[in-house]
Amino acid sequence: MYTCIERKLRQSNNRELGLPYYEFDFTMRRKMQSPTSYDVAIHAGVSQSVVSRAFQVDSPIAPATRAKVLASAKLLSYFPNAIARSLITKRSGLAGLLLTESTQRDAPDVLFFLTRALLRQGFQPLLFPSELESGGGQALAQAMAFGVDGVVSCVSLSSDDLAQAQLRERPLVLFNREARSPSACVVACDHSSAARLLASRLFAAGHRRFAVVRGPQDAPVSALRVNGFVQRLQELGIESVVEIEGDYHYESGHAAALALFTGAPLTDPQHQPEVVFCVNDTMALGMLDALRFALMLQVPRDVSVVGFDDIPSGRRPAYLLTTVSQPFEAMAEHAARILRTRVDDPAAPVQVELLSGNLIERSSAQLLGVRY
Amino acid sequence: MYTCIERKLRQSNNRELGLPYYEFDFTMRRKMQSPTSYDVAIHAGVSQSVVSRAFQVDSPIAPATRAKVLASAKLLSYFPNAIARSLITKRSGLAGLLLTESTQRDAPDVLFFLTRALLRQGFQPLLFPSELESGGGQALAQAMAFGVDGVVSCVSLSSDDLAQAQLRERPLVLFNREARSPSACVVACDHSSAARLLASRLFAAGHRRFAVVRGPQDAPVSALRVNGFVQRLQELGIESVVEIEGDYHYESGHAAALALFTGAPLTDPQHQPEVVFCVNDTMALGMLDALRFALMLQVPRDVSVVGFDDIPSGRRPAYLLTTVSQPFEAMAEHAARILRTRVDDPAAPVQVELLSGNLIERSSAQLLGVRY
DNA sequence: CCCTTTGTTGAATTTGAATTCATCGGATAA
DNA sequence: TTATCCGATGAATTCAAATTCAACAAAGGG
Repeated sequence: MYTCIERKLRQSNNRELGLPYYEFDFTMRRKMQSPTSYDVAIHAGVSQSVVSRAFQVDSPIAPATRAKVLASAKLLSYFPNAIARSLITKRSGLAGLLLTESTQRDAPDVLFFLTRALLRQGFQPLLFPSELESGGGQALAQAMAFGVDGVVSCVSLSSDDLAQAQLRERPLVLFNREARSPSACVVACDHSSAARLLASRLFAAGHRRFAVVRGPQDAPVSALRVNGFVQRLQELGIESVVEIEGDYHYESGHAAALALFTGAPLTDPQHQPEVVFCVNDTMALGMLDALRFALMLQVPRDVSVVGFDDIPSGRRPAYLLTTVSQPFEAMAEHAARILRTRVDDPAAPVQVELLSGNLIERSSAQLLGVRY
Repeated sequence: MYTCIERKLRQSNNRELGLPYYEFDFTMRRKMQSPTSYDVAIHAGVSQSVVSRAFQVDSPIAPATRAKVLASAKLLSYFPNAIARSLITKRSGLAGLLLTESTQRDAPDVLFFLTRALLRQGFQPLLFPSELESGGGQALAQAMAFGVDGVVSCVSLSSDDLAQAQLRERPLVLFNREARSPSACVVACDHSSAARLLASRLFAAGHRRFAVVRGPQDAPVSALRVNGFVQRLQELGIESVVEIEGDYHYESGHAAALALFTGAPLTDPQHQPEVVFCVNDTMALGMLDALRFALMLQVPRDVSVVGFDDIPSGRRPAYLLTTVSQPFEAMAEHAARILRTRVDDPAAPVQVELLSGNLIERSSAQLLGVRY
């Protein structure tokens, strides 16, 4: 019988010569294939186990041996195969990142900060974009098949999805989405509180007639923002707030402006809203442009406009939009840290973190008592 | 001796009971572990090979057997382990995507379209963001260690990086970067031609005094755009073009405006540039805001401004920037398609594709003979 | 000088799925 | 009826690295 190393060498050679593995042959191994730990072992004159140990911390290996192995490895430009490693260690170093089209397009910062944060926690981010908000279930199952160590999801997941995916010890952190399972951690912006604060400050600044441009009826984030805003106003004694449905895009903000300020109420300025709260900045910009360029109104003299998200364009002199910024960077860091904690210790407690948004006053609306 | 299946089962059980693998025991396998093909095999009463075959197309298996296996698999919610699979098939289904911070922040569309295109070609995108343009070498090596089938890089890679990474048959497609190796494919926007066209059209519209706000001296993309622009103007008889260095950010566009239009030349309108070409839109917006709000100039009456990239904010009524759009979507589709082709057939020819940019005339500058 | 302890080393085994190859069964042909 | 062929099946092997465990060496204690 051959030794372990001999056997391996024999196999390697024959594979390349197109011979069956059992045909004995010791021809020099070709350089085309990536070197394996066996190749390094032969070169360094040690066993494969030693090569494996040389690449790990805290493994029983003599410093001199390690140096010798590492030198051989460098010479052969060998690097441990992450796939083979994760097969046996059950750790891939991969983190699944579930995204929707809208996250990617409307809030690219989320992806930027999340990938950076995951990387810092030692995860390589594997992307699972789904075209729709609903396609998260399949993406989650896919991520599991790829052997990710955990998942951060910017996509809503139904309890069905979670059950299907067979998470089995692999932690899930939801980013700005509702938890539909007691085992899922959540990191989110406290949309509702931020919207309440916005309402309070606008009220304090003297405004009394409010309108809201919201997202589609079933969108949870839009609902949180709108409800927070409207409930606070009701507490302050404002009974009715005009609501218009938008689709988060610039054009629908533009259209909402025309809907609000054209027609019957226009004749009676007493019925025009003094403030329009758009549930995202993109619509707020459409609103601003329509008010200024189509309806020839002055902002904030005739109407005030507030948004939510603090997108970069809103910061430019042409807009100077008063808005709420979501602390995406901090949220991303939290999400990655939670994931790391739970990957290392699956028994760690499930965490839910709500981070508060920051009111940003610029010149499209005045907020009482806020200065940044 | 035991059969293969028995042996496997015995191992599974003992692993969970904390016994050494060789202690024979047939206790029911616990539900905590992910099911393997052996579990399905036992459930379906077939061998592991059959389970494997049931999950592949074009494998010799009786339709009835496949149905039986698939039913068992569904029942146990088994899904083939992608890691184990790729260990033996040498195909991971992963595509490495190398990115810089600036790609992610300034052109999020690139990432969006690339991930979508890769996904459509059957690759799961694995992200390797590097903080700096120079960190690509390590990222490439990392990607290789993760066993990606190929790489799309939005980061410049030196020939050293390529040599280090030991690509060995794994194709590389450069996105908007120069090829420093004959084996790398390239998909890029034809910056130079687009800039030449821009120069021609501005000249034809009657402009004669030009200024350029470029990027850092060693930035290749900036150089392509500036050189194309300036060379074309020289061909048309314009000898001198003022150049100012920027850093691609909004603020540096703003600063460039002040530098160009304040001081000596201001007293003599004959020396003020009639057109400013900013090598990216972000600086062009800074330029526009400075001209309008700080210098109180009218655009395009007093000065024309053109940019490059066609970022969304430039499209808004507040800016209406005349610019060049890079066909990122098409570029991404090409890149992914080339990658797929070369992964399937490593002998496929190396491709270099230059896609032309589109001139977009809006109101910040007039271009003769262009209407969109 | 022998026995124990400690620290290294290597052969064998493991991970989960794909693949190879031999075999078995049923069907067709002679 | 027997020989042949074909598709379907399973046992064993493979992928590359980690891990287990036995063996061994050197060092220390009695």
